[in-house]
Amino acid sequence: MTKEIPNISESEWEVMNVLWEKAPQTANDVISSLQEKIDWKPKTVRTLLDRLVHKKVIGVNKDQRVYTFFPLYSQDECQRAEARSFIKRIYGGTLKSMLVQFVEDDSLSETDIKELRSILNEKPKKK
Amino acid sequence: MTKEIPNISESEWEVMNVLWEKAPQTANDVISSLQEKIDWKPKTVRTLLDRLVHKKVIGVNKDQRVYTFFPLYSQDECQRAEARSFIKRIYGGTLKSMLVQFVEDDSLSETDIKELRSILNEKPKKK
DNA sequence: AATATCAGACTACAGTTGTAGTCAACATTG
DNA sequence: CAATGTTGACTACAACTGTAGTCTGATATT
Repeated sequence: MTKEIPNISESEWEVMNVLWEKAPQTANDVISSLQEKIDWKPKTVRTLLDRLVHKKVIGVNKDQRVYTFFPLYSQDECQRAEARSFIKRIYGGTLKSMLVQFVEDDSLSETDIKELRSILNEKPKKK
Repeated sequence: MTKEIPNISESEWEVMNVLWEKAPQTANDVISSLQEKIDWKPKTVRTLLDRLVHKKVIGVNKDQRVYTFFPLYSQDECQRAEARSFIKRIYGGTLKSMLVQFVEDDSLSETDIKELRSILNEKPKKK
């Protein structure tokens, strides 16, 4: 049964992304990773971690003195959930209309298009 | 110069979608359209319209006694803006990784894939 | 042991969002 | 014209977000 994935806010996604790269990690690990790309105070990251725990999106291991955090959902399932709702809201539900837009636009180079094409071709037989 | 498009919240998108279908429209027009798909009180829609005006995402014509509202940005530019930030946040920036996920998944039928393929093929020479 | 340090717990605080409600002015109707 | 209804203006209010800060007890340091 597909459990409801709680909403993950924009900032929280940044945190999740580092936890998906490697887990478990201590708050400090996460803080360091983020410091390279975002200008947040350590306490800010801490708050985000706490909130994610509270929302049950990540778990905490309190065995050690310094806690470690780890995701409770795979990146894949979270991405799918977000993508579904995003496409529904913004493009009326079909990935197609989104792709059309990208193709019509110049946002895709010839190379991109070639890549996409080959991805589509690799689609293996149905399960 | 590409002006910054203000953030449009989830509920606000619903309103925008009806305004993009047809504009200008009075608050009542919008309320009627929405009532078919969403269970909101009229006042709720009103608030969303007001907020969108305040955010300068839509404009108001006050010539008549009953105001009419109209978008200040095209659906296309708003979609692009959302898509860009979405893909960046969720998929690390590339449409490709998103498409890969959809293809690997069973979320795309054979037919969908065919359609997407032909969309990619139709890509005409550059502007 | 006294002290400086650090992690975790709790608190802060304004802006955004979802979801309306109240009030006042003008219009419509009997 | 008086009662009523319709519109727009303003208000409400809690949850969620972004972005931290303080307090407290356990640790590491001298």
